[in-house]
Order: sequence, then C-alpha cells, then structure tokens
Amino acid sequence: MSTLTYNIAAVERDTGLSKDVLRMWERRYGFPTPERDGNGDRAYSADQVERLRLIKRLMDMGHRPGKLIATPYEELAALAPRRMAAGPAVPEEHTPELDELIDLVRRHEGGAYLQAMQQRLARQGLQRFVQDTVAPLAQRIGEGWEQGRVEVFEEHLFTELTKRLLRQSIATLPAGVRRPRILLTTLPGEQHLLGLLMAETLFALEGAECIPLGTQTPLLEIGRAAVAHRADVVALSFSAAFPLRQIPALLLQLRMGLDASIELWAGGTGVARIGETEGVVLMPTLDDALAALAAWRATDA
Amino acid sequence: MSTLTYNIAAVERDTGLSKDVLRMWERRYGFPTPERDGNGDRAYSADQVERLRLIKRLMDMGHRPGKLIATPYEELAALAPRRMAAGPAVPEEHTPELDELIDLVRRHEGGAYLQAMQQRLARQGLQRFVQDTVAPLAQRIGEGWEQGRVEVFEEHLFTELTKRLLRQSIATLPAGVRRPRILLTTLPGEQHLLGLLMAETLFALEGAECIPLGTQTPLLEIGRAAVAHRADVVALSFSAAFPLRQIPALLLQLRMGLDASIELWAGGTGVARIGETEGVVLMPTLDDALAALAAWRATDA
DNA sequence: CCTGTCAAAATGTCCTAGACAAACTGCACG
DNA sequence: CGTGCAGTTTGTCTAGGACATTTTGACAGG
Repeated sequence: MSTLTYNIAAVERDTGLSKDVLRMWERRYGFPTPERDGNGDRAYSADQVERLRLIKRLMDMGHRPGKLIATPYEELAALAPRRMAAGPAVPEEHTPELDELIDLVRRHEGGAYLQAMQQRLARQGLQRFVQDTVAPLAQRIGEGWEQGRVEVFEEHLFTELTKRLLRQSIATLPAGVRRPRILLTTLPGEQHLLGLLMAETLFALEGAECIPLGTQTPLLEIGRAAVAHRADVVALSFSAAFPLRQIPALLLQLRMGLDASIELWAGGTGVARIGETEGVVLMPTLDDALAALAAWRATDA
Repeated sequence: MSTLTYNIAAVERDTGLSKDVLRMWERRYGFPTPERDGNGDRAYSADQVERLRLIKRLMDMGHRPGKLIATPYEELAALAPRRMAAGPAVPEEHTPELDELIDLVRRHEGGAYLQAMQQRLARQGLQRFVQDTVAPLAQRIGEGWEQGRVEVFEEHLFTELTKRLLRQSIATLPAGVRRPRILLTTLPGEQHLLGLLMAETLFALEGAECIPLGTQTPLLEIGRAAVAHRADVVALSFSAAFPLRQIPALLLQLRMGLDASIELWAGGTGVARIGETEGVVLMPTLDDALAALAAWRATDA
C-alpha cells in the first residue's frame, strides 16, 4: 500500500545527503537501490530513506560511509559508542535524574517536562542549569537517537521546548550597557541553534551584551552586522552535521572581512575536529566559551 | 582586493538556488557569469551572489526569472509592488507606528525594540498584538528587504527578537487539558518559523493545546508524532520561499500517512498560490486559521 | 615500540550536455 | 469576453567523467 516513494530531491532534503552523493553511492557501493518511475527518475522507498538518514547521522559522528553501507542493519546500537569531544563528562551521579527528564520527553509529556525543567532551573541556578542539565541532556538525546531509543520527533519536541526555556531565561536577565558586545549567529547551512543559545545564556549571565541574529546569516551580512552593532566579538556555532571540510575556509573568509579588533569565536561539536585557525578562537565546549570570555576581559576590557 | 569568491555550493547555500538552476541559468540566460578557478570550477563574485539573492527573493514574490535576469539593477525598488495575498490589508492608520518599530530595528536598537513591542503587547492584548502588529510588521520587513531599505541581518535580528516575544507570551498562557490538540511544525526544507509561531499564539489563546515540534520534521515523523501525541490536527506552515510545485504532492503524501480523523492544516504565504487539495485545509492568512479552528470546534468538539 | 613518509584507496564535489515534464503565456476562436 | 490549445519558459533529472582531498596502510628509520 505504500505509494510513498521519494524522488531524489526529497531524499536530499530529508537526509541532508546531496544528490551528487546519492547518485555516487549508488554507482560505487550499489546502495541505495531506488526503483525508477515512469520518467526513469529514481524513486526511493521510505525504508531506504530511513536507513540513509541513520547513516548520515553516524557519519556526522565520525564513521566512514564505506563501512556503514557494508554493515547490515545492526549498526544501530552497535556503532553508537564513538564519543565526541563532548566536554568534561557528565557528573555521573546526576545520570538518573537526567534519564527521568528524557523519559518525560519520550512519554510525550511536554507540560510535565517543562515543569520539571523549570524546577531544576530554580534549584540549580541558570549557569549550572545550562552546564549540568541542558548540555548533557542534549547530548543524551543525540545518543538516544543514534541508538534508536529516541524518535526524531521526540528530539524535535525536546529541542523546541528547551530553546523556549533558555530564551525565557535570557529575557529575565537585566539589560543595560554591557561588555563585551557579542554577536551570535550561525553560517548558512547550519540550522542548529540550541548550542548557540546555551552559550548566549552563559555569556549574558556573565554580563555580556548579546545580539542574537538567529541562524544562517550570510557571511557578508555578518560583517555588516558586526559594524552596525559595534560588536566586540562575533560568535558562531557549528554542529556535528556541518560539512567539516568547509569550516576552516569559511572562518578565514569571515575573518578577512572583519575588522581586526573584532574577535571571532567558533564553538560547537563541529569545531572539535578541526585544527587551529589563524585569528579564530575555537571553543568546542561551553567551558572553553567561558574561558574565552574571561580572556577577553583580561586583555580588552 | 576581493579574494572573496564563492564556489557553486556556497552560492547554493547562500541564495537557495540549486546548483542545477545556477548552471542552467548560465547556459540559458548568460547570467550569472562566474570566473573559473584553477580547477575549472565556477567562482562567483560577491556582487553576483548579492544579485542572485535578490532575484531569488523577487521570484518568491511571484516574478519570473527570465524577466528579472533581463532587468538591469533598478529592479530593486521597481519590482517590489506585487502584493501577495498577505491578508486583509494593514489598518492604514497604524502605519506610522509600525514604521517607528521598524526604525528601531534599522537603528539596531534591539533593547528599545523589545521594550516598545512589549508595551504594545500590553496595550493591545495578545490577539490583536499578533494580528495587528506582528503580522504586518513581518510583511513590512519583507518588503523593506526587497527594496533594499532593510539589510538581511536586520531582518534576522527582527525575526529572532520577535520569535522570543511570541514564545514568551505563549509560555504565560494557562496550561491544562485542552482541545483540539494541534501539532505544529514545518516540512524539511522549510525553516521559517515566525508564521507558525503567530498561529500557535492565536491557537493557544483560543484554548487549543499546542505541540510545537519546531521546523523541518520529516514526513514520516509527523505521522508518528501525531499518533504519539494523540493530535486532532496537524498544522504546517509554508513560506513564500518553499518550492511551490512540491507543496501539493507533499501534502497528499502526508495526508495518506495520517489517520483520517486527524485534520491537516496548511498555512503561510506559500499556500496562497496553490489550488485546493483533497483532505487539506488551506489557510493563507491568520484569519483563515482562526476560522478553521472555529470550524473544527463546530463539527468535532 | 614509536614516528614519519608516501603511495594507494576512499570519498566528495564539480563539470558538461541532453531530455523531458510541468507551469505559464498568449492568441485564436466561439 | 471567456476558453482551450499550442508554444515558450523553467526546473529537475539523468549519465558518466575528472579530479582534489582525506584517510588508510605499509614500510623504513630512529
């Protein structure tokens, strides 16, 4: 009954794998193996799209496509444990509490989740909440996804609700003329905002003035915005899904377009695996971000 | 001095025009005319990318590419006035006030903008605030962009700040067991959330239970989520930038995957130009959305 | 046993060029 | 003044080839 097939453009949108890659894999590895419709166009089955999505995710974690495609389908649980440099381990004693929060999401109790999080926020204070609750939670949800324990839509709900929490918290912080002025955004192609929002929260707590541009600001616009807002710092965030190879070049290009007095910070899991880049401060973890802020204060303030 | 050139992938990311389209235009229209780098790869200048971005935006408004490409560069202001079915005209008497708000954004005074908006919210009440302030403001900003009066990054700031306002407002609304249960999200490829957020605000105000999944939920996942959350309605939003031709097919595909008892609503400027679709309620404007909610109550409640 | 080097293999991205379906336009006819 | 058909415009797909870049694996030297 499944008339549900995807054309190649739909697969690209859904998986994040480019048309070129999809065709190349088919040519080289013999997978995927789409049917053809009346026009000779590829028609992918929902199954294969599902599998492709999984493969993409595992690739973002550092696995090689050749191996993944060869592996049957027990990759699921088997390949998860290839840890990222995801920061200084979750305090293990908190694990059960975090699991409870995740369970709320998995039972689809959005209201209860928000309530529990708000309580936790009140108890821990904003800084520890971000570092000891939100960050590890986000990581767990990601892991859960890879192992098939968490559905995509559950992750979406989690992300959306958590973003709301953080933005609310930020809104309650005192305003005023504060330093440094940090412009926060992501480059075109990077749509994950949660990490940047965590950083913003911490920065705002530390008394920085944050200018949030949301996601996907074109390179040139970032430069203009930095000038218009008299920013001291431009802070970008890269998720693991961002094409790794492009990051250094993009950072350099942006660096060239920025006044030398403006610092360029790059954070997120995506920068954990790239090398040092001239004129750019890399901060794979939130702690690194706080350290960078402290360093700025020490020199520029 | 501009070592700044874009390869074709970067242009695709920055403009939203696919590689195929970019090559096709070059072949057919003789524009754009990228240089070639050492490898024979296209290298686009920042100028041309800028122009391409503008063309894309005007196309989203209903213009044809052939004409746009032929037109020199005074398209800017000249082509803006091709109104979308963007809803029942802004009450003209409010125009100057809205302009003041936009000016705040254009002067990069985020704090002042938030404050002014919050005041307005208190004065108008949430419903009128959404319909008479946020919606027309969003439309104005869009127009301003096309005419070169508003920078991209200014639009980004506007969008981000306004989203925060709406989410905050939603958070203050009373919770509880409410009907209908509306699952809100966008399809993969659609990243604009502001419209959906406006709808969510209105729905929540009317006592609906909203389940926000954020943007870009894969088709199959929407089905799963609807079941898991026992949704009565799945509401999607399409911006003008969403590939028009794909919308009807996507809606039908989703419709097939949903239990018949679940209504499927599609809103946003993107659906203003598509024809009726079996089993889907189209709502180009916010008023249509409220009407749909009332209709649901009349029949299903 | 560690480390550096270099070739081979793996992988992604770009290129050209052609075919065709779908959407839109405009004209002719009723 | 509407309606329908034919022509034009536009986007997307297909195919295979070339090549830059990264990773792997083997081997030599310390």
